[in-house]
Amino acid sequence: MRIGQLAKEAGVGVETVRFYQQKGLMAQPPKPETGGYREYPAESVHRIRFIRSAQQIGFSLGEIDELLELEAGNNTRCIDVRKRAEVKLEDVLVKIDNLKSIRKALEMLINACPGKGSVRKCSILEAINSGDIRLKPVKNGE
Amino acid sequence: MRIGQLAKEAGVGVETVRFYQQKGLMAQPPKPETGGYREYPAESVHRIRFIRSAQQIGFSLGEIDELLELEAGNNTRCIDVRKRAEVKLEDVLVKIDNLKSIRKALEMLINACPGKGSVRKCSILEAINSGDIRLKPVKNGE
DNA sequence: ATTGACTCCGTAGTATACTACGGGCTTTAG
DNA sequence: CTAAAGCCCGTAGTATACTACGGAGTCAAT
Repeated sequence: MRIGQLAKEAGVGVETVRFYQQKGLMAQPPKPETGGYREYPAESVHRIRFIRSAQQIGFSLGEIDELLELEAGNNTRCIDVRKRAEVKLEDVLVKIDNLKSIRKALEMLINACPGKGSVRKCSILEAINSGDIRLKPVKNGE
Repeated sequence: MRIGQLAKEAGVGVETVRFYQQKGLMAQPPKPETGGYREYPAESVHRIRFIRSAQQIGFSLGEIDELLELEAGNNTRCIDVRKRAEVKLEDVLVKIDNLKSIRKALEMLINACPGKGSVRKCSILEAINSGDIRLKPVKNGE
């Protein structure tokens, strides 16, 4: 697969793929010695899609890099990987909780709107101030 | 409460508060007619904290504005608010699903790392490629 | 009355994450 | 064979979200 096909399947532009390579989020395959174009493996599609999805749940490219680097290799000790994974997991759990709070608020809002007519009390801010929504801060690991 | 106190309690800088005001995410209280400093209500703290938390789960300031504007007022019809809330709810549900997938992957990773020694197969990318993680794209409403 | 801390406001600079552009090279369809 | 489409690579521009700065005004304590 060449870069154009990869970009198309991953739903991004060619320039974005190159940008992720520059940032070290994915490897650039070598140019064939015979000359010609770089060949990308099918896994690259999943990698890019992971990056996009992770961004949409509030991870920066730097953090996504950290997630993708969570691998125990020859020189990386397993306990270190585990420790870093546990830190990330904490972030994820808080994010899930906060999203659930927002889901709850939206559901309240939707239920308060019967379908016609107008409603007095239905805003997210109100839910916040009444204490129905309690969002926690995420201590973003680095 | 004055802007410095507000910023401190909300955990942001004074400049950030002003920035949010400029962007229309929160109102700037009027200057007292007698002159002096602007007075902020205690609710402003919650509003800012909501903004920060919503950002950390992947909402842009534009989307957060849309969330905060989900109010049925005199001229806004309830059914419209409800419709917009339903669109946002869809986004939130997908985000929750994707976070749960990442949580699962991290838990797998943590369990695969017993505490000492090294492990061969434990990376998020592997989970992605093996099909254990399936992230969905979020169709971000505007 | 003066000093220091805080406020006001506008403008400028920074970091992140793209997005576009230009010029040259490779491939492939006709 | 040639012409369009796609690749390569470097540099420049854009959008978002702050962050810093400068100069003037305000307030509270000494």
